[in-house]
Amino acid sequence: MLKLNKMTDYAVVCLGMLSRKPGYPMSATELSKETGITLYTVQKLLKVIMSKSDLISAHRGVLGGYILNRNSSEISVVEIIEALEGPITLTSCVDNSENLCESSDICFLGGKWNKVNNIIRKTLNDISLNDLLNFDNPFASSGEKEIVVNTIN
Amino acid sequence: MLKLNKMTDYAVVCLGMLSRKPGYPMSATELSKETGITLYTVQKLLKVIMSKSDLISAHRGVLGGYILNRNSSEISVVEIIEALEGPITLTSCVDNSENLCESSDICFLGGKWNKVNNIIRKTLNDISLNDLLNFDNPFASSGEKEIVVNTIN
DNA sequence: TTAATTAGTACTAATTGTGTACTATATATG
DNA sequence: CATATATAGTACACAATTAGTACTAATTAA
Repeated sequence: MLKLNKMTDYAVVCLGMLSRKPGYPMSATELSKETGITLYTVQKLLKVIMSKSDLISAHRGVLGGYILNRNSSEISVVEIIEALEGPITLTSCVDNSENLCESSDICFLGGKWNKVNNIIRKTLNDISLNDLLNFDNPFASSGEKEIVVNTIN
Repeated sequence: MLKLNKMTDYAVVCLGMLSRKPGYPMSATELSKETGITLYTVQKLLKVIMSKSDLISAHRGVLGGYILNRNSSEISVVEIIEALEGPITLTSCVDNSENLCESSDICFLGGKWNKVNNIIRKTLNDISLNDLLNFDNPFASSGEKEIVVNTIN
């Protein structure tokens, strides 16, 4: 199914919450209370984000927590998705896929999913966390935000 | 994971094969031999496509088989995907999703995944089966094929 | 020293995906 | 009309992935 993990969805919510207090750490406990996501889940996803990306910084101990490293408008949705789910590979016939297409000798598609994959990735890359937080707010970004649509050829 | 089912991949291969003989039925057995996909799998996916879309017609009995109802350039990748996987819903917070977002009362995203979902769907909708079959062939479609890129706002 | 906090790891249950199998029904052809 | 060839419908077992929970270790501000 063309579907994101719940974890990814939760991550966007948590990172969005972090973006409200730039520079100030929020603990997993705080994030859990603010978002309604269970503490275990928040802890887990923040640990994953820490180990798979440079989106956040962690500070241990009392008054510790996590800080968003960049402005939400500088963070692409793809970065969040790939931190939690690994590289986007629509099918196993895609370049960065680990399991190579086992029937490449007979299949006449010849890696054409690759192009589709790139288009999807590019499309998502053009969407920032900030976009996601402010989609309906016309005053959010400076003027009309336009996502460049990517061509097949 | 943002990934298509193998079935969907197989379906594209089979439908692509059917598009080579417009108007002439190909049986599941033939398709299996031509594509290398196991017979059981071919049978299954064609049955699913039959019941979930109007992409193909079936003819029973000797000399029977399946026929592609439309030209490959008139078939969108989305139709194939949704025939095999159901509607595209990136997260459970998306309109056509069956399981409503259970934390909509606390989540501040307020259905913003919807927009992303629409953009992805639109992008895929602009790609035809024919595009997928001929991505690298400049003589395939009439002139340069351009996919209109979809804006966020 | 203590309480708060992240890091690392591990496990179970639920969900989804994949492949296979069987029986019923339809049909062209000799 | 008998037969071989096809699709239709359904069901199931196994594998892979996801989701949720839990525990222990290491770090740090006060």
